[in-house]
Amino acid sequence: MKQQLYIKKCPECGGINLFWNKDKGEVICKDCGLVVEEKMIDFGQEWREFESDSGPSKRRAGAPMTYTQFDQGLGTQVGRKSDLSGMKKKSRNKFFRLRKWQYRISTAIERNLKLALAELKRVASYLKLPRSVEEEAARMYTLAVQRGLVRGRSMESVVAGSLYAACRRHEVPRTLDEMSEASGIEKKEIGRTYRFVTRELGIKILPSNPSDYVPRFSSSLKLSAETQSKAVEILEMARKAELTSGRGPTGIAAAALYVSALIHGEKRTQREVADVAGVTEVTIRNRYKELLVELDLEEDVKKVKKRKKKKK
DNA sequence: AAGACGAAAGTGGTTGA
DNA sequence: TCAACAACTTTCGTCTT
Repeated sequence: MKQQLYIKKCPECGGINLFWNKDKGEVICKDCGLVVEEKMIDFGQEWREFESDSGPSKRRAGAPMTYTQFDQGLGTQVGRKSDLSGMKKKSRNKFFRLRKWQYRISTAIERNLKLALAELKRVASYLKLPRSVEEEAARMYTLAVQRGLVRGRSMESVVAGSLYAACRRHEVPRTLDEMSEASGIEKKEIGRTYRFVTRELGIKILPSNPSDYVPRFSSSLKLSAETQSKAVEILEMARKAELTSGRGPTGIAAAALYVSALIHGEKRTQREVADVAGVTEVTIRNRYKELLVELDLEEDVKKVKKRKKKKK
């Protein structure tokens, strides 16, 4: 893929130091930490140039293949009547049977896919997910339909489950709560179908990394870039101290962000942090306490407190 | 008065017999 | 299938700023 150029300025601080994180599909302002754009935009050409010596004509080699179209943009049909001329009666019958067969299959599966992919797009854009994730989710859903995994489950829940899985795979995790809000499916149900679909399709998903949540939380709390990267550092240390395993990743991410904000004098209340992370204050407190004890951050926090007193 | 802290009881999900 | 279990939540009283 081509290197992207961003000519935009950061709407927050006017800086031009924008950084495109390709994997996460986020554009982050390095000056103020604002997530400028969460949707991945590809300005590159989606066609290839085959005859470069024959001038600048940019010919498209067919539509780009995509899973977000119900037939992947490559529809075929068993031929039309006009193809029949000159056929014998027998093969003619076969021909009609084929058509009928294809028609039945396609109406069942394709109608479902059309509907489902529309829903998928809706939810994906609501959550501002990068295009690549949408693609991945669509691919999963298509596979799920083909293997009849949707039977007995609502189409919407499988869509939500696929999206959730795709997010995790691309390291842009959304919480089950967010997914639930966007899709209108119960959290429980999404979790269930998510597990079911990934198991049946043999998709492996690593436990999500807390630091993947940091940029998003940080952005909605309007924290500086330093605070954000400090939070990631803290998380890294926490991981080494084996404080992260078995815990909810959002809770840890929230706590790290809380401490980091405290140290950088950008204090947010536990309530505020808890809200954007979708956990309670209590959880933040517990994680926060652990972080302080295990990582010798107490000194840092105390320093900040002292500084405050001096100012007074 | 608001925020931080901690204890205690309750909830939903996982695990292992 | 059930009970034990860990993580997290809810609730509430107390302390701190």
